Amino acid sequence: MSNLETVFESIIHFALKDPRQTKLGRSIVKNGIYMIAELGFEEMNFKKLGKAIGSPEASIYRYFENKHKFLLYIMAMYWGMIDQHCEKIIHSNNGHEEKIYSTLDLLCTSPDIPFGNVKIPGEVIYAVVIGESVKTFMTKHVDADNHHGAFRTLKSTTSHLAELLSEYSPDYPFPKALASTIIEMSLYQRYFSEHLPSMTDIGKHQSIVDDLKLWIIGLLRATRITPGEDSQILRISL
Amino acid sequence: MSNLETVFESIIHFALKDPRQTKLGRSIVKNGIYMIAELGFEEMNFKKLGKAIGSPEASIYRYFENKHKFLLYIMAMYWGMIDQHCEKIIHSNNGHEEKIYSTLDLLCTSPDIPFGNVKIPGEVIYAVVIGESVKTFMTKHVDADNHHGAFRTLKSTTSHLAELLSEYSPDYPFPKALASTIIEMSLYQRYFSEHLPSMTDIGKHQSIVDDLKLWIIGLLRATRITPGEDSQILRISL
DNA sequence: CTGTTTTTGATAGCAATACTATCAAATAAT
DNA sequence: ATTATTTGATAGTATTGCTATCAAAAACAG
Repeated sequence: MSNLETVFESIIHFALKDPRQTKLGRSIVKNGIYMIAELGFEEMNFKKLGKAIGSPEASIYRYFENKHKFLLYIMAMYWGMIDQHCEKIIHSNNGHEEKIYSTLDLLCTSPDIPFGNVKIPGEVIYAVVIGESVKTFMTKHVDADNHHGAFRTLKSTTSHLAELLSEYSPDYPFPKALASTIIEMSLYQRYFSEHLPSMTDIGKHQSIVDDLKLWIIGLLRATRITPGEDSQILRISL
Repeated sequence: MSNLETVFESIIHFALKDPRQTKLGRSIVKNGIYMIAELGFEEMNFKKLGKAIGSPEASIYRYFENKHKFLLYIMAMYWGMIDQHCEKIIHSNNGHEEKIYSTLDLLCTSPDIPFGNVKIPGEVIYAVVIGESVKTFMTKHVDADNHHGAFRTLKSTTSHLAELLSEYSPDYPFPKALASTIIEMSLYQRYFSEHLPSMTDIGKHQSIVDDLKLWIIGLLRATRITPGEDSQILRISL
């Protein structure tokens, strides 16, 4: 059983029936992602999606209980893919610094996602992740969704990055916080550079991706606490 | 004219008529904030709010065009207050390091907000900010809202912090990105510590606020680029 | 304190959204 | 060829987000 299958198995229960197995299912997922990328999650709905793929709304409800579960499915799939790449990097023979840099590369440029016999382009799914990822967990039912495993792949990716950061700086007390910050902020800074440019400098020195990586690598310095500075920081802050 | 008035004047156009001037208006804003804190933005609506304050839905629509503008109003008010405190800190006679620390304090613990003759407790508005702030700008109409000044106070706060960071480390190339990261992530890490605890270490060593401040102060190290390390980073990343 | 303007309450209604139900036609599995 | 499963077509319901109307209440002005 390939790793790819493992990813899809772990997300299958967010759907009512496996969309990868049928033409309609694949069409729903692929076109749904395109539609969210184009209209945004709020303005997308199953009626419009049905019209776009030439099927009635009701047929889509046979695959996904509701819009929110559809988003959970897509995001869990995305982070599952990223997490799988992450594991490949971790189990490689490179040094841990190089592993970190490869992971940052992965977080700044999305791979394509193979979905049954169709392919979802990295740029399209990445656009959806940038704009909608936060909407999966900033809800009143986050705890219930979490309990059902909705964020397992996102949390796993965070843990993997946190472990790499711990190897890099074993004494740093906030590896998970820095990992989640890097993951979330690599999305946010891109969003800011497009929509609220005064909130970032990313993309103003060189290309967005290059600036982003340089900025994140700078953040790694936060993990390097020298004894003298540390005591000064502690004195002032606490 | 006090600074407080300036804040409210700058947000008044997100309402149809000034809610501070009437009993009903104040009741809408105060109870609306409480209701969002309790139910979340998605589950709150003007019908429920009307019931809670004993007024018909239609009366609320006389103050706010819709739910989203109501949220914009609240958030612009919050960041306006924070920004005003920020300016006070900047114009104080302290050194720039102390100014930064005061600002971080401000970002980790919300002040109460005086609203006409009622007061909105810091913890209540802060709970709303943590869970809903991102929903003001992660929308398809972000550019239109931005154009109408919806994020002026948030952007101003970011700029103020970025300026302090620039004073602290004049050569650091990403002061705005770090400022927006500190602002957004001080909210996120709190959210994570409550709902997705495996994504953070904040609150696991000491109190949430102490951990948060210590963690943010560690991030400031990202601004300190020594020539040797810098060249190594540049070589690897680009 | 009287007449006028503004604000509120009460109710009704409408278009869109998020689903659910039903049943026949098409497709796939045995 | 028969049976089971999937899809299409259509209809319908409850809720949401918002608008319209008009009389009662409150605020205000002379």
